[in-house]
Amino acid sequence: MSNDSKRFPQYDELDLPKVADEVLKQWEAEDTFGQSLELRKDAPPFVFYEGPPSANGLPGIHHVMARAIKDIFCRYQTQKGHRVDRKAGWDTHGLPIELGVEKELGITKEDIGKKISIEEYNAACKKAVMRYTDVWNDMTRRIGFWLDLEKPYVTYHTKYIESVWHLLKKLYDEDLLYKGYTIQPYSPAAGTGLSSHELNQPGTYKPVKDTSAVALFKVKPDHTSEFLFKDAFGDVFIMAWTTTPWTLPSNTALTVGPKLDYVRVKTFNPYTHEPQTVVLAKSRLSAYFKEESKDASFDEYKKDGKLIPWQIIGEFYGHQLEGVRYEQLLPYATPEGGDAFKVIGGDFVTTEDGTGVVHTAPSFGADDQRVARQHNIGSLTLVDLRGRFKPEVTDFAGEYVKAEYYTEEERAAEAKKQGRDKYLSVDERIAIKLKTEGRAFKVEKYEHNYPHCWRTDKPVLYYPLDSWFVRVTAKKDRLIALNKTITWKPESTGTGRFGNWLENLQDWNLSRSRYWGIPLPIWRTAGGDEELCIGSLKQLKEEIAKSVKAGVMAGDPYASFKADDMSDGNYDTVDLHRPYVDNIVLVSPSGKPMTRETDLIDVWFDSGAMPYAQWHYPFENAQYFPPSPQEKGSGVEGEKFPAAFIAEGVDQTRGWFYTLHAIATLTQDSVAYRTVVSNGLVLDKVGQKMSKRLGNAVDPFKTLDQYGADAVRWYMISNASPWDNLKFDADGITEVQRKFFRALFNTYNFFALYANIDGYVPAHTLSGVEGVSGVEGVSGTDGRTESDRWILSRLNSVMKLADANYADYEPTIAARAIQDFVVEDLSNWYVRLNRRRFWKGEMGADKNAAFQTLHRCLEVIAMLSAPIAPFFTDRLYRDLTGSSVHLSDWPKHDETLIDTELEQRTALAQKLTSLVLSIRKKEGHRVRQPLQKVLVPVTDNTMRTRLDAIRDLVLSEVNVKELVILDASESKLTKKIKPDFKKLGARMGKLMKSVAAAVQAFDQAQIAELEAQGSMKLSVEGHEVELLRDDVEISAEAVPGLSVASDGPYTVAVDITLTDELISEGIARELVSRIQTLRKESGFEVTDRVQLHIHAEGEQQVEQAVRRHAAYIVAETLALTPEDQLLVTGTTNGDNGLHEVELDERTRCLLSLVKAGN
RNA sequence: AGUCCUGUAGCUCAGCUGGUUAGAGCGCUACACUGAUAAUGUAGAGGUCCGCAGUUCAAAUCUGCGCAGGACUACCA
Repeated sequence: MSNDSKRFPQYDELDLPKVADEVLKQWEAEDTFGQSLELRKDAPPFVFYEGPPSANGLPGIHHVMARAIKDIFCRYQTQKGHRVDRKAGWDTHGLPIELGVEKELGITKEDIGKKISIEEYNAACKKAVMRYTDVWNDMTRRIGFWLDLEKPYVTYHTKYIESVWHLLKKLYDEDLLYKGYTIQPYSPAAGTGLSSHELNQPGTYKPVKDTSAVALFKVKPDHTSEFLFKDAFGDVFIMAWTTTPWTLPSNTALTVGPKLDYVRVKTFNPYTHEPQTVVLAKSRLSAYFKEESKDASFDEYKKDGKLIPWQIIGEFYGHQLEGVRYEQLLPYATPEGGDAFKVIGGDFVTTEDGTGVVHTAPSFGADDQRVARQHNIGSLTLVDLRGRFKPEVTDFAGEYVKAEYYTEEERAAEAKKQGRDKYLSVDERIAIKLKTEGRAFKVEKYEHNYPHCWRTDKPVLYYPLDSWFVRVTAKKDRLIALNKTITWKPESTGTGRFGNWLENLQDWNLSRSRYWGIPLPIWRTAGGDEELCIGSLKQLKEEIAKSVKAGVMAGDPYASFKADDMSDGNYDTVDLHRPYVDNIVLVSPSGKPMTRETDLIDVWFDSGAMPYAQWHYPFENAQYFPPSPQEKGSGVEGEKFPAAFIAEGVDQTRGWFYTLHAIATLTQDSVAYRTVVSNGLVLDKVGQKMSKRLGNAVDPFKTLDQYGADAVRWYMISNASPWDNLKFDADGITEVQRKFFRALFNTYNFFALYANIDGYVPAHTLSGVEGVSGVEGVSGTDGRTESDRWILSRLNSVMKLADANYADYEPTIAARAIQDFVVEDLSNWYVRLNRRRFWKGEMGADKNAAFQTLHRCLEVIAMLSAPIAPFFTDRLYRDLTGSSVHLSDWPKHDETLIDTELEQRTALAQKLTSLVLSIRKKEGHRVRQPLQKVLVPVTDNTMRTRLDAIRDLVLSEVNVKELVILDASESKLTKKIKPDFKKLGARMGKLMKSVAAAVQAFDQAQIAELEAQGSMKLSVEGHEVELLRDDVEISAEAVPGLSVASDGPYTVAVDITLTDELISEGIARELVSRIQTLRKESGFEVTDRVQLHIHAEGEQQVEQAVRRHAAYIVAETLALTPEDQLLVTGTTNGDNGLHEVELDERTRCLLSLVKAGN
């Protein structure tokens, strides 16, 4: 409830969700966001990029976190005087959208083009992808994230795609885009390649039992392999293990670890019992040979496969095997494109399992392909796209390589064909074949995890598929060098996870065989010898025109599009998605038709291209970018490039963070962002990842409804650094609400209450007054007390610290400093100590200084907290100053107002106060009972000076009459001595332990001597060492005869003797307290005057107290009763409003209290 | 499997370049306070600083090896 008649609105209760709601409406009504941009329109830009979310899914609580972090720094930079444009964006392409649409329409990929046309399918995608934009926009608004939602960039817009095409062509022209093939996970049953995303679906990896075989590859004797044949026993074989025997016909190489140790072993074949010599890694011996039959007699071998004798007859390094040739194991076909059947070296070879020799089939393994390419080894692909052996593999032609690809019935039919009861897989039959031919060493079932297609539930094959690649490896050095100029928060993500990723860079596989995405703008002739990459719509139209002219195409499907017309209307006439582009056939210079490569590009390229594509660069807005190539990367900034700051989840490290970096490096030779904050995950309260499945996901809207955006944001930011995982616990939000916001709210309400009563008018200007804003004529430091100067000093310290930490992307440190200041310094200390100044007496210099000081503190706190808690602080700031905090200039701290000495001595006052209060507690004297004397022993002059300064403060706070400083030399004191380990340790080194013991054993006389002389010689372990006064801390320990408390170096003693006079005063205070409570309970206003009478009921002490302190009681309680009429003895003479109150356990009296009619 | 992060009181977190009583808030218990009061103060209980080893006069802090949780990348003969 606000009261409009008052200058400063007062509120009954703190309702953060309501405040947020009202402020949001106000922002929308006033377009505060727009104003904040307008205000800074000529200011230097602070460039921020919004990572596009996919509106295909609903936002979760982690998005609140992510968006809050982005908002904080954008707001901070705006307050600091920058123009911060914030364009929203939507990631609209990609597999999750396709899958969602398929689920919705009840179709599968196979149905596309059959049951449903590609046009219809794409239209459905376009619709589906923006389904939740309203929900997203609503959340974005409600958490207070200021973002231009009106003109977002959308990755499916024609302009966006055109910019992407431009980038692709740029890469193409610089030979950074090429066609090759990679081994990719492929589902023969579904007939499609699988993304790693699909492979990482839960339940994809399943334990399966496969037939594994150790095959024997027969070494060919030549000069390279000569050393293997020395004293050979039978033929010489290299042992290699495989869990996929069906790949053995496609074997073209064997890979060994160049640095590993290998041995040659003389033994018998366990199946044919023929003599043989085998080669394997030394550390794998135990897996295949029994220790007990080592060096057993070869003559006595029983040919039963048990206890086969064996003997090591040679040892050598892997690199010695490189180049050794062997006979093809299963000679069904001849490899193409390179050498084959040779031993090569590869770093990836381990000796954890297998034989230390890797059977290498370049068509069916990513490692295999890579190592084969390095050594120019050809490949064999003897399996077709449906997962069946090709005809060349005569024994198994047409058979599925995995038994799982057959249905039950088919398997039974196959078994019949094989003439067996049970179907034997090709793996099993290849193993049998190897056994009979003497080419197997060990065949067994092996259980391991193998990926399955999430859709068909059948095992995946790794299969060579055509792909387009970005040759990022060509720019690896620049990628690494530029990364070193980026500020990563936290740093370890940049150097570690991201840095290592760059060090092990692979070319970027851009191809996706899908429907809903940006088409690759490359057209090729059937033979692939002529090729064209399109970089703009204009160029495309020109090529179409040529094609039409050559009679290849009938007409221009984009005829309505006018090149060079940049209007949205013009661009809306064109759709560059499939299938439209697929229908375009261009003509090559030699006159052959060229069709588009059917691939789409990786959606990561879409989002990585956003710095340019969001502005339709370079077709429009080229002025936003660094002006010339010479200036690129030379520190010259464009208006919109690169970003000063981006932030997303740490899971984007190899996603968006990488694609931005890669594209900027390759096309601009520049970083895309100067600072990146990678925020952690939001987990549930027990540290589990949130998921719908576990039902522990937190609904962001409910959370915002319940607590308000400010509390949620403050909780998230103050609780843990953005990059640490956050264990989200709603109790934590309640705590933030109670502590920080309520303290701030109460402090403001307190200020408003008295400021309104006294008609306080802040002399406020919008131009950002430094220091204290004051009333006309009462300027500057007039009337400022020690505690005013103290809180202003603390305030300026916090301003300095908060500014430095916001600037350094450390919002958590800033938030905690602000919160501590508000809760501890401002609310619990300053306001509590200075309450009287606000409500006692008329407006004067002292009172004005108090108002000024508190007003300034509140106003600055609103500004400092505004980036994190934008709603509540805006309300607070408007209440204080009449304008929006988001249009304010960041307050600059004033170094001259920071007085560390003052801060330290106030800390001392707080410490001493706490000690005295603890003595009161121990002795059972409540604070209202005045005590006579407190004694504080002092050991140095600094402390003495400080004590003098804070004397009054401490005395009034603990309600004691006098403070006595005890000199160190006073004999009553016993002292304690403690070595300063840091100082002494450095000098004493190994002697430290003994020196410390010696010092701690000092008696009072020795301590006194050290204090008097300033130094002392000690003899320790036969060494003479010098001990200086500064090497130790001396503190007073106890004052005999008084009640004492101490903490660290501080000690206080309190004289607890109660005199008659002290007791009287205590009672007077109790009375005042009771009367004040009564005033309040009676519903009187703070300023109401009263008629007061006290019936002591014969209590002598009470009567005496009232007589002695009548003036005090009258003044404190705003009573109009003449002092001598205050005490009413004996009877109750018909007074109305009589209240009995208890002063302590034994004493009670009656009070009558009536509002005075004035 | 690799890379990175985290591990301090029942809970959430501080503890800077190593320095001797390891802190705060919440929660719990007791007492007090009461013109800010769904606030506040004081006191108490509560710790193998994840474990082991090392460096050092001195390790929560530095090094190594593990363990647990998490993220990402890869998936293997």
